[in-house]
Amino acid sequence: MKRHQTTIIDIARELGLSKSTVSRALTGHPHVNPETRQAVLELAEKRDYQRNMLALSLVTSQSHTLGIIVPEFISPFFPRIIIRAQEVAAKAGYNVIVSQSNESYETEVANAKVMLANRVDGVLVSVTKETRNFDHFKVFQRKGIPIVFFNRVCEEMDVPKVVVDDYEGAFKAVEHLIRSGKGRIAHLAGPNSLLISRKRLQGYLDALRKHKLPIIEELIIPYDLTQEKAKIYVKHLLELPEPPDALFAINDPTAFEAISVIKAKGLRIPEDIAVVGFSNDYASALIEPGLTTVAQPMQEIGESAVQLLLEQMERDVSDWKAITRVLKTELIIRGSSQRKTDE
Amino acid sequence: MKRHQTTIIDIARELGLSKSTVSRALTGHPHVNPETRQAVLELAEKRDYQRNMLALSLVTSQSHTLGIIVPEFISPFFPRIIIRAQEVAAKAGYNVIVSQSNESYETEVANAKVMLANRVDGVLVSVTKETRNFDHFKVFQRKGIPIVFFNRVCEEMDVPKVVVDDYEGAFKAVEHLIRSGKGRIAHLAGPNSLLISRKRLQGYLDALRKHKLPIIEELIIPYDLTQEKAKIYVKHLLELPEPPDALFAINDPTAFEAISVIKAKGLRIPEDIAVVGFSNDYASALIEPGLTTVAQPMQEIGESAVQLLLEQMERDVSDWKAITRVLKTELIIRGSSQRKTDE
DNA sequence: CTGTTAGCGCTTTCAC
DNA sequence: GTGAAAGCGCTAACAG
Repeated sequence: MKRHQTTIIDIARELGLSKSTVSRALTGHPHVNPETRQAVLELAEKRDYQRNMLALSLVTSQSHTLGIIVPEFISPFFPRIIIRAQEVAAKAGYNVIVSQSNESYETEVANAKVMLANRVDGVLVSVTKETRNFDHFKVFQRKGIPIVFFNRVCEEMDVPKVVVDDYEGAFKAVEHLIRSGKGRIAHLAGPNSLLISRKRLQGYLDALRKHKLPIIEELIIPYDLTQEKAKIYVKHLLELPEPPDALFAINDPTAFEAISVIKAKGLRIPEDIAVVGFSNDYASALIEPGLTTVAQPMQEIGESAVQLLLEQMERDVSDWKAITRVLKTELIIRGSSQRKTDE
Repeated sequence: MKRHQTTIIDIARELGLSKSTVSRALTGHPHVNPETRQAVLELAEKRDYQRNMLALSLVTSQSHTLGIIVPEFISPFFPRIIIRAQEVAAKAGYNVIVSQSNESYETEVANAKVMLANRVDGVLVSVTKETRNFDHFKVFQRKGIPIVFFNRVCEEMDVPKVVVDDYEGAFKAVEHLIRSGKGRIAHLAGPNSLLISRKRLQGYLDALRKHKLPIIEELIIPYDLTQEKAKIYVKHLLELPEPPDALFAINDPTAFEAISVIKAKGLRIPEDIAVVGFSNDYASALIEPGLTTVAQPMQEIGESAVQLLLEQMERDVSDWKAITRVLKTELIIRGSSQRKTDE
């Protein structure tokens, strides 16, 4: 239990130097005798010396650590973003500590506290579907720790954000369905608390309006993003007296559930009912039929988010900017919305 | 840039107390006047006080942080394990810092150093496919920091490990193919450096032997786990004068690639060629046909690994145990190996 | 070029 | 019940 790791003091003692000199030699300070430095470096290597970042952080009050808080980890969406974020952060000399809230507000609050307690230099956040109160994030602002939201953002905070054009993405998706000859298009929507849900819903509605299609209330179902509910609602839609001939799902996992329910019912996709998702998850190309979906640039999201965060960190608090970066989506058309022609 | 977070000194000053008393009040020390404690707690709350873990770690030389190093983050396999590991660790009061090596030895070494520098209390490791030298992990042992390997383990280190019965899993999978009437079974194997590759290969070979089937060298291809190579080798197999009638893939992503190549060639699965994977990734139920695969208990892997680590951490270095926990796999039979009967 | 001193925020004896 | 002092490992002036 009580272990001792090599410190600069150990090295100093062994070499008959002061710890300052050792510190200087180790950090590459200019005014150090080359021979002294050499000796220090060699002994450090030999003793597996690793600079204690905790002590360093304490004195510099910079932890060189960024926090990332995401709502979930199951779908490949957030992991993809995190990988890229981590890469960019590492290049800038920052470690990353990741925590997933499991879509729970309580957990999110706890995670935020952990980040605070560990003195992260900045945080990247995508909120849970339950989050309605943002006090736990406002603390960061008050303390002068930059925060950047991505994907699922907090509307009431005036801080940098990275989002995709959800409205346009949804619009394109629905318009594509309409052009494919579909007229009764259902929308399995996300919870109203999330801005992405509302934006995508808006895109859906406007696409219908533009093409003079009626907006049918019973075909629009906001839900809680759980697998079970997805199944139930899709079944419900299919059993309607006048079932939809297309479904625009809030995200790919929802679309996958839908496809499996539809297949189980023996209906043909896309002939009987077309399906479109959102995100272009890994599995959307694997599933049969391939899922037509609105691709999000996950790498770019991760990259932009870290960049905005780093920029913010360099600025003085008084000089913070609340840029919102909106990235483009791309409609990927696959078999779930278009009868196969080739292949 | 220079920000100041509330410290116990701030609170002490404001309340006219000493920092010791504030510390005691905050940490729930018994000998504190209830009123004093009350006052301290209230002010702490009001000032958004968060105990500085870095300072705490420095004095207790315990960071309350566990490190997890995984080779990749793309397939859902490791994320699933990490989620569970994080949950268990959190329950025991530990934070988790995760880093992915991107299958690069260099990155893995760098990540190990970061963990060391951040004074993690213990590490969970699954190595990259490139890792042949384990010095960067042996350092942990020397420093008295417990290390537990999972999935992709280091054979030459005598430390706790969590693995699944790869041999048996592979054996069952191949035997299933044989019983389905397949006789020319190919194996797209993993790199020889990984124990899991060798164990699964062994299971494959022994299943063939048991059923008196010939072992055909040209049907056994170890590869580097990249998508591109998977494609190339599957094509190669299919173009053999005598192509295989079944394929046992080292893991699910490989099987997915195989299925897509096979379909593109217009062959039927499983009639012309059956496919079996390993892990039971998320997408294996989605793909068409469903992928027969050897399910790994990912949750349990994460859970066991953290448990072994925590146990080790409680023990004195002299008392470390090198338990290897072997978890069971389960063969999940789907359409890729068995003609559909129902549905 | 190198040593001395102070201090980052916190816990922990040891006194009173 | 509370305060004073020491120390965790490190860096950063300030002297030499």
